[in-house]
Amino acid sequence: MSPFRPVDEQLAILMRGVEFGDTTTRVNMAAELRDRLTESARNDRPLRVYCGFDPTASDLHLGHTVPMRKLAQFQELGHEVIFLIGSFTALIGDPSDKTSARRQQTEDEVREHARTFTDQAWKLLDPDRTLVMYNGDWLARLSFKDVIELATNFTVQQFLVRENFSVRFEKGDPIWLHELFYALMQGYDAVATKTDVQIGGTDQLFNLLAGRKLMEAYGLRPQTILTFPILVGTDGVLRMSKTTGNHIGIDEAPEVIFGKVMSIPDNAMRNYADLVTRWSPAEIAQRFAQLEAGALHPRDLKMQLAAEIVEIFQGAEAARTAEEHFRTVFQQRELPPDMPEITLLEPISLIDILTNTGMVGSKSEVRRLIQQGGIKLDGEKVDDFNMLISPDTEHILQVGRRKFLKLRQG
RNA sequence: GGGCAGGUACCCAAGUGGCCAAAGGGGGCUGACUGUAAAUCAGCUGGCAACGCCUUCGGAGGUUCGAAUCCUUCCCUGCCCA
Repeated sequence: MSPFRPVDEQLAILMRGVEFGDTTTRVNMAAELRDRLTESARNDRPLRVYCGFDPTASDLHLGHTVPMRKLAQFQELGHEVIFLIGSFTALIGDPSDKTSARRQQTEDEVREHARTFTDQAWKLLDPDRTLVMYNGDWLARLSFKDVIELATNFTVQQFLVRENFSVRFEKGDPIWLHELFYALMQGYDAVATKTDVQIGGTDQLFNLLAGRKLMEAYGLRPQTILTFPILVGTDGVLRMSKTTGNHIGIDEAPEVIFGKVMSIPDNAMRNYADLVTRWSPAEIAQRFAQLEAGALHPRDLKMQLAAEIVEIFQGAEAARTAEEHFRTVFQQRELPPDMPEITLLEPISLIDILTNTGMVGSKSEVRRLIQQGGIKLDGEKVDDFNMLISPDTEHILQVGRRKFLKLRQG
């Protein structure tokens, strides 16, 4: 008796959310996956599935969680999951999602990032059933001769037709030779891990296909690939990434995650609902139908989204307090239940408090904020740039709408 | 290696001797409004002991009363040629 659930059931779960540029690829990949699942069940052998993550930033964000949750599904179905840290690929940087070259990282940075990556990964993956690998383990050992052999499988034209490269080519922007190696490296990962299935965003299609090609060249059965839509960042347009500054980290404070989700444009809600919630396709369809019909307020749907996302990563209690915080501070414009505080021992100027605590970047900026009515002391707009604050009683200082500081008497 | 075009603030991009802390756009911030930190509209967006002063236009020198703008040299990018 196979330990696996029926193939059709697995296939339905695993293919959910998969998106390719064309339907033929989808049909082919679904057929391949079915074959592999069938063999897996017959031979009682779990599939080997992997997804690579380049530790280019120190924290995992919602964008990373899209393929990770697919990995988790494979895991729940009894398959073997590899969480691949791109310790070596991160040194170069993936040009796939970039319209310009990426800054290269130092090995130290990469090592540090890799550590926090794995720590955070266990919010979604079962650590006991996950293999963590580092592609530096095999990529760093390749000789120049090996690299050349890998390169003989590709032509320059194949790279130049890729949109991100062709755009740069047209514009006369530099395309560095080493950037072209990225696809070879990721492709070689598939060879080294002898993987059955590789997961990635739709922007990874080229790299994933490179893996198939190289596996064939090395006499291996080419991996089946599954690609998923890209999650946009808080700006609602660009792919989520820490570099762009539009990311929502899964380890950020619940109120921060909640607030960031509330700040996405209305038209990005569907993207988030599809990719990061646990809602079923039917549920999602229903909610958006209600939205369309005017029965559900966009703000309320967004709040449901925000609560759901906080809950996934930090639990129901955190979701509840985050929502409470949002209602109080942003909807009712009242003070948050808790805020950072400092103790005053002697009279000190407002400017010094704001700049010393880092709430405002410079004194000029404080001046501007005051001119624009953006600073309040105990609810009153401040208009005196040279105001002194005495530690006579407790004060509440507010910068803009979202930054608060409690000043206690010493 | 040779010729040509370039390197401007967080990003893109104007400016080619004083009116330049440097147009315009993006982003960011603040305010108004609202349906939320959406959308829309308006203002702000180098620093400071602040009607003035200091730092900034790839780096270093130089010319000039005065340079992002001119000269020298170095570094970097693209195109064409070899």
